[in-house]
Amino acid sequence: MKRKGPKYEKIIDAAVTVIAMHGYHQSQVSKIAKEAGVADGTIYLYFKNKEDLLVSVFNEKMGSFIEKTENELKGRQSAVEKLHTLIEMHFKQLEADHELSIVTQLELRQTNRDLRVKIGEVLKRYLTLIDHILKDGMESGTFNSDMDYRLARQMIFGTIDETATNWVMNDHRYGLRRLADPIHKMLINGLCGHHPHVE
Amino acid sequence: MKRKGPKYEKIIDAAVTVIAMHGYHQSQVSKIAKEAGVADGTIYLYFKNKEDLLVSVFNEKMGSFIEKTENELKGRQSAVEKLHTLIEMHFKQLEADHELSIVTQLELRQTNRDLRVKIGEVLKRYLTLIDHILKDGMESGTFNSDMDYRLARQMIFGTIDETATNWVMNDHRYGLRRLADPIHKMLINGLCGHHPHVE
Amino acid sequence: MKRKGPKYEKIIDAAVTVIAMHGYHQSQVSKIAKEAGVADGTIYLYFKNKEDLLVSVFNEKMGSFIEKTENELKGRQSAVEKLHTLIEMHFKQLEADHELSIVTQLELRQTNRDLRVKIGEVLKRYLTLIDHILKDGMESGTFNSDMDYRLARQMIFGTIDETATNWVMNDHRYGLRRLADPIHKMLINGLCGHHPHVE
Amino acid sequence: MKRKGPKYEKIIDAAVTVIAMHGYHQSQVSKIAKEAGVADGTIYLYFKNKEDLLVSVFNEKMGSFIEKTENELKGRQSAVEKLHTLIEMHFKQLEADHELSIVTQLELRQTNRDLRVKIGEVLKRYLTLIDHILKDGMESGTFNSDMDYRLARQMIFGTIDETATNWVMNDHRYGLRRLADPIHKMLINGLCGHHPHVE
DNA sequence: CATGAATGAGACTTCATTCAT
DNA sequence: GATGAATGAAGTCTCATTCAT
Repeated sequence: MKRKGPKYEKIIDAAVTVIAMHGYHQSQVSKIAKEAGVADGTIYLYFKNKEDLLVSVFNEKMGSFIEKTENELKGRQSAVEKLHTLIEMHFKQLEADHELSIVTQLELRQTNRDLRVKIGEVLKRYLTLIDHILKDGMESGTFNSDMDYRLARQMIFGTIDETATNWVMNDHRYGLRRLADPIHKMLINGLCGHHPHVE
Repeated sequence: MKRKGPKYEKIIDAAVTVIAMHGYHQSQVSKIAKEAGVADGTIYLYFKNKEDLLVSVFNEKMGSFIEKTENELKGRQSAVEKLHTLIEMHFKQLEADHELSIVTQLELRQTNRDLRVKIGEVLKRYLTLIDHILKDGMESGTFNSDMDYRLARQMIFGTIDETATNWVMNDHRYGLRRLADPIHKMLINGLCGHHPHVE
Repeated sequence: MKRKGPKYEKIIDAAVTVIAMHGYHQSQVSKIAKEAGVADGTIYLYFKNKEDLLVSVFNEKMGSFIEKTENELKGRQSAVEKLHTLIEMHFKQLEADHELSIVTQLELRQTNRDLRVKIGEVLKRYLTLIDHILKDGMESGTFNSDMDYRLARQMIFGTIDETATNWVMNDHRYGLRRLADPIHKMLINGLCGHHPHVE
Repeated sequence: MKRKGPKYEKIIDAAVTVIAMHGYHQSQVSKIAKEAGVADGTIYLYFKNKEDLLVSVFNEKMGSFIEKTENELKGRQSAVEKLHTLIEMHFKQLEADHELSIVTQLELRQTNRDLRVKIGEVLKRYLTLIDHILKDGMESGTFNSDMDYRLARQMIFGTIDETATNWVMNDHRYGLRRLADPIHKMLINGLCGHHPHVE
């Protein structure tokens, strides 16, 4: 089972393209192989089976996604800034790859329990990133210290994810990145907003 | 195509039970028929096809869900109170029917694009409910009036939905309803919270 | 899983015909279904899977094979007569169904270990039949009483089976049944033969 | 197509080992190549294709098998003695190589018609050996001269083969060679046995 | 109204063989 | 001579839907 090489990447990218174009349930291995310019059997030199390919797609793409976000976060000082960076990176990266956004927001969710569990494990790394920002902000006194950080994480992720999904379902008709500011402001100030912290 | 009668209800309930127990992809028409105590063919006297049955499940259950929420909202005055009621009703109703919560939060999401669009249409009624609360609060000055109400709605729904999904994925191990208060507070005040509006 | 009905028999017989005609490895389910005049899926209403079908073929055919032999043996007194009847019934029944003889002597042997084990279990009933004849003959003093009955059984079955296989591999070119007499004589008297017992 | 050289032998032996260990249907060319310590493609420098390799395995092993038997037979005078030697050599050689016994008695039989025909051709040399012993014995008057030598050969080979197969299927749990005597006696004297010829 | 036996399209995966290096 | 990455054909089984009873 080779896990590197130019064909490995080609197949991963072909999977994203095919899933985005035809939908999860219409993404046969043969279609992906054709798109990648390899024979059907070649897929199985690089991946154990179809599920392994799909998990790898999520792993590779989400891995780089998280890494870039982590790097960008290093340059930020305050928790408020960090949260802003996280949201902006999230939206920016999705906006930079429409195909990928369709795959992660819509198509890869229609999978069976097993696959979703494996995807969930990859996601944990991202949620931990959010947790760190939250604990940081709560310890420094910027964020309300009597919050349950898990609920706060669910609010942040739920909001970002729902916003991204809506954007994809509206066929990317508007800019996603420019929603980072207002979303950030709402998360910080809440619905009743308008107080000095971020203005 | 009969849309009423005791068997209609039996089939809808059987579908919820089977999907909750075996998962979406293991919920064959024949299994649902068996659970409902009818013949396979009988399903097709009440539903056009399997997709129609699944949409109907969501319709019937979500319809009652929304209705009860609407009724409860009538008794509330302020937007802040209304939001609290909405969250509480949401959590309370999910908590009252674990099977249904599995179906709506996990299983019914693994569907193809078409079905999800139809489910989305049913959901619109619920989202409109949120929109009304928001516009209400923004007009009365309680909520920040320069928010984009659509983003606010995405924050509210995204947060509630993510919280509910986490609760289901953690096997209903803790109380969901008691999260209504802290969630409500966070949505109102944001992460930096702690200011006079709701205390 | 229905195990009776006219289609059940049709499928079993179609399997014999197809395997005899095209060989074990060229006997696809679709080919058998076509020969039986049913849809591919119908096979799976009557059999768990392809292996189950093949085992059932052997079971059904061998079951009737053994039963007929058992019935015929009842009318015989001496062990020598019984052995003659067993051989004659064996050859007679194979000769009566050339297709079946190809299937049991040649094609059904090219199966994997699992299937062969299951076939072996069915065969045991037949081998037990031989054992009874042997013990009978040994107790009555007709057969050499210091033989190992298991070796004797292997000689009898090995000889009959090898003779039948040769006959099939020679395209049924000669009569099989008329070999029962000389085979019987050889088994009784051995190669050095020519002594009073059976003449 | 090289048919000699150290790799040729290595591949033959690797095939025996792999087939004995994993079974015929799990003996892929790549597995045999790995066991032999050569590349997949190298197999095709020494053998035309997989079938050719399998036939060669049988050829090489059976060739030496027959040769040794022939040599041993030279020292025997009477047909009775010769038959005893043949049986003893057969059992002795199988007992000396358990792997080979699994391959020839069980695994190599699960092959398609074509391959079995080719294996049959190799076997003919062995069957001819038996025929010679039989004709010898019949001409000299030791064996019953009105037997059909072909049937006698089928009895001898069928008995030996069935005995060997049973021994392998019972996981070589008992000694095979020590069955040569009783088997020989039974073949000579038959089931009714006990007369002066071999005692 | 209700039944349930029958249909048949469609896809993942394996593995013998090749050929550029 | 030797390698091993790449090829691509081919078959079992599931399950939504129908329709004769």
